Amino acid sequence: MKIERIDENIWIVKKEGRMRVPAIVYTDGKSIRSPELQNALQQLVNVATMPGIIKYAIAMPDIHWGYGFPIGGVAAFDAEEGVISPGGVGFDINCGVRLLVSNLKYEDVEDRLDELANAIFETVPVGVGSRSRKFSIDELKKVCRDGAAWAVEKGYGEEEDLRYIEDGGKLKDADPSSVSHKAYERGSDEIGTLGGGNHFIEIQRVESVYDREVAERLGIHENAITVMIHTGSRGFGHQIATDYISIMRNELRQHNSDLPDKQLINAPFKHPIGQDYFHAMCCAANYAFANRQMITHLLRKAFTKVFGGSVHLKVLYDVAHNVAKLETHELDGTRKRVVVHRKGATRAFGPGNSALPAEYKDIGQPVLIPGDMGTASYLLLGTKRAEKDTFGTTAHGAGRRLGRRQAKRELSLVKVMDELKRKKIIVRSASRGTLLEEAPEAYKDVDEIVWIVDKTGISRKIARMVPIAVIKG
DNA sequence: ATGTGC
Repeated sequence: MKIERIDENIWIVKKEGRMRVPAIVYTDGKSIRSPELQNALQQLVNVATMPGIIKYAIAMPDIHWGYGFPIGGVAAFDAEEGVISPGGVGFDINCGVRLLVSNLKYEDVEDRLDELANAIFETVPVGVGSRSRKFSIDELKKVCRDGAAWAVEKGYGEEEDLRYIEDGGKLKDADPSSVSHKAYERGSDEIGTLGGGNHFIEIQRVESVYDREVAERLGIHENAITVMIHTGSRGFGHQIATDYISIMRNELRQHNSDLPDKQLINAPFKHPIGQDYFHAMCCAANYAFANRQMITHLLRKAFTKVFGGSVHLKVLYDVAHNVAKLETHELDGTRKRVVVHRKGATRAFGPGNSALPAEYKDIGQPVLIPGDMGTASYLLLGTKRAEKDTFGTTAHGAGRRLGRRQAKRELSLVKVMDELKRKKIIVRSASRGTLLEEAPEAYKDVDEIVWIVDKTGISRKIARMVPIAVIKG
């Protein structure tokens, strides 16, 4: 494959073979040649062959190998002529991040972090297979339709929280009738649970601020305490992805007969099966928004238990990084309806975008990029440049350096824990294996990822937060 | 990511 440099940190794979559009990669000169990247790049090229793809297939600097589509990938398909693909969204539909800002400073919490971590660990169900309470299928259908608003109505959090969620925490194209009974069964007792793997709750200290004026407006200043939630739609979204991959495989044989990779299975967006998947995917996205909303409420309870009634956790923003959205983008001077697949990629709309709440309209959309549990996470803002060049998208995280199995094989739990202890990071986890899989050594450097998205202008850095207590699945 | 496998 021929790769050419078109900017210091932007590369193009020119159209060749069955590619309908070129592929664009945002990364540095060292990473573009790394052997680990090559499989993911081939996946990106495969995506560029799919029907109705617009402009180019795009990879963010945190690109790595995934199911069919690479993680850290963006692909927009024509809403009339194009397709929708479960592999372009990922199994954890609306996996995403929420950032809460507290009115506490580091000095207020540093001596009570053990107590706080224990309170959270006792209040929020964590780990693979974790359960909350059982909800009926009728209730889950309301979750599908109303997303985070369902949770607020049930008493989990405040009406105001909804203003600061992507699309208000409610995707309007959700249709509960497109979701299988099996998905409802799996989802019935998992709303309000964290899950496992890379999902976490993190207490953070704001370590650096890059734009003081904007940060101030967002209630962010050095040494402020923030809380980050990273979770998704649990078994519910996973089952919906599984169901529709199987439906598309069985019922759209002809359409999918000539794929470069079977995992790119898809349906024409206009086809009833494509529409059903889209409507079900929106249900899972709403389930995930409700999940993060419920966890926010549980976190407020845990904080109040430790610090009393004067503590306040405000939702700064909540954004998805595994989702397909029907959006309007300007292409060659005309506005076009496209289905933007963001898989391990974060929406990053710029100032003036009508999707933003009034309070953020002049600064742009808050973007949340979590790193590994020993390094840092970032608050950034979306840009006009992103809207123009990447369908309003930026990176989503550090990206794995070691596979899960490799991490467990090569890393030592004692060393990982000692290193976290040395950095004064408190960790509570439901599983020892998870700690190895999620060790800082298993991830790429989030600082480098963020440096690239900031340098290329597809988002801009506002603050860097460091972990002080981590609750993992 | 996942009731961590077909």
